[in-house]
Amino acid sequence: MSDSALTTLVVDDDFRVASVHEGFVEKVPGFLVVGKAHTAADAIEMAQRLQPDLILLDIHLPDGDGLEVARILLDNPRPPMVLIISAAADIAAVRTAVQLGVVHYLVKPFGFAALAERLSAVRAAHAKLTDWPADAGQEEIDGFFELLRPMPSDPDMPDIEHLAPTLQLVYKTIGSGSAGLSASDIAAQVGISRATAQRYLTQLEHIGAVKLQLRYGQTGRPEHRYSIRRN
Amino acid sequence: MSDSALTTLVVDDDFRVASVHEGFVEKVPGFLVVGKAHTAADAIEMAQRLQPDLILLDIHLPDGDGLEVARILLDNPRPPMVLIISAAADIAAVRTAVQLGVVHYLVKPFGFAALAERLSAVRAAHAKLTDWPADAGQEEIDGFFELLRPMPSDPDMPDIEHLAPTLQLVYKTIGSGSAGLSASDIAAQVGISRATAQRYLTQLEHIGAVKLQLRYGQTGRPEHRYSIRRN
DNA sequence: ATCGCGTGAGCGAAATGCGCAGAATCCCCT
DNA sequence: AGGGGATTCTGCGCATTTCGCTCACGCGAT
Repeated sequence: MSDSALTTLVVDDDFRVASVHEGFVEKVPGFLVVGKAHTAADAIEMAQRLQPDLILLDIHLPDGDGLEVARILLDNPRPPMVLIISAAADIAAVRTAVQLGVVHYLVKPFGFAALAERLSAVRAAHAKLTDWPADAGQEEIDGFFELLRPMPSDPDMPDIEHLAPTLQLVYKTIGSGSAGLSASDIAAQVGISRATAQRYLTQLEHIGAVKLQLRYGQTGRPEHRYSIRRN
Repeated sequence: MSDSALTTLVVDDDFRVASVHEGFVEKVPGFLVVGKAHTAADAIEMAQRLQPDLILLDIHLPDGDGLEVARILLDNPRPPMVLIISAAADIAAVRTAVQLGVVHYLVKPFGFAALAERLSAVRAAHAKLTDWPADAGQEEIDGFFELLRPMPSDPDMPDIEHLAPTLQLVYKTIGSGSAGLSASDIAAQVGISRATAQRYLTQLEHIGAVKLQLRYGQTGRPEHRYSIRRN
């Protein structure tokens, strides 16, 4: 296994975040940060000049899409390894990232431990490639593949895809509103009766998908306000 | 490269969807459907008994999670290849699927062409493993990796040419109407019973060809309205 | 003759809205 | 401090409408 550290370029539009990530990477044995970029243009220029082994690449850059930067950098005879960092955990970005051949995909927020784990896996994968045996077989393939697979995250939201259509609709309507919504609010937006909305809101609250808050301060029974439960 | 067909097990909770997928697979050269399962328990039992090369596996099964089935089946000295079929394109499921080592991940709706493309890639990957060169290098790795990374499905209208005649007729009738149509509407226009129309509409909705909206505002069970799904 | 498949009829269940009783709060008066 | 009235909202029973499923039938293939 190579003794030299893996040179790393950190790319993030936010200076502070880039510094935090630099600090993280520096703490992992076997890695050396050789530069930081804050725009797509700088990222491409510095990657070509510094030829780092690994690039931590934020998707959202002020002058372009991080995935487009990845595409450009990975279209190369000897491309760097790219580890995507993103707040936007949408399927399209993940698909594109995987299709592009990124080694890992980290969704914010993450801590030092999460990054360290993946950097270790990246280092192991890099080492495996460097010392590939001549009689490689299925085990080597599997071992390599395993190192590069993204890690599963905790399922935040309940899986409501296969629940009743009206329940899905009510849930999505709550999600589209920032403030807590009442049964009457939901009913008006969805186009169903207040009683039906109430029925489903109670159900969602019982399964823990939404949280309930009461509106006090007026005469009459307090209004139930519902909002998406975020963990 | 082996001349024998890749034996395939189709797993889907919906009998009709399973039949549709069986029809698709049978039309791709080099594949042979050896069984269909509709529950997690059946899938595991049939996979162990039939030892198929490939399993088309729906995530949502009545008695368990398809990904858990994949986990069980892939934890095996000589596992089958697993191709996930899912309506729930959430990142957690994708991550888990990739981590488990599935060969492809198809998100509904997809048509025959999309499945055929991936089955061809699966066959190519299988062939590449069978004839792995002794002096394999980065190119071989990349080539293999590319074949097995989940690809985004084409957002095309599902290919219904290979479906049952009445199903095609129902689908085309929906397409000819701009507004959502109910089962009764479809039945009247096609000249079939409401129950039959309902049967095929449910099937089309399950395979992702049409989308369902409910008509609210009146007492009684809301009317299901179907329209062509356009992306 | 038998079997399998597609279809229609009919029935029980699901899902909605209506309307009302009662719950829950606030405020005022004693 | 406590009771009662007013107000507002929730929860639920019931009627209505539609869906989903089972069973029977017809037809074509064997």
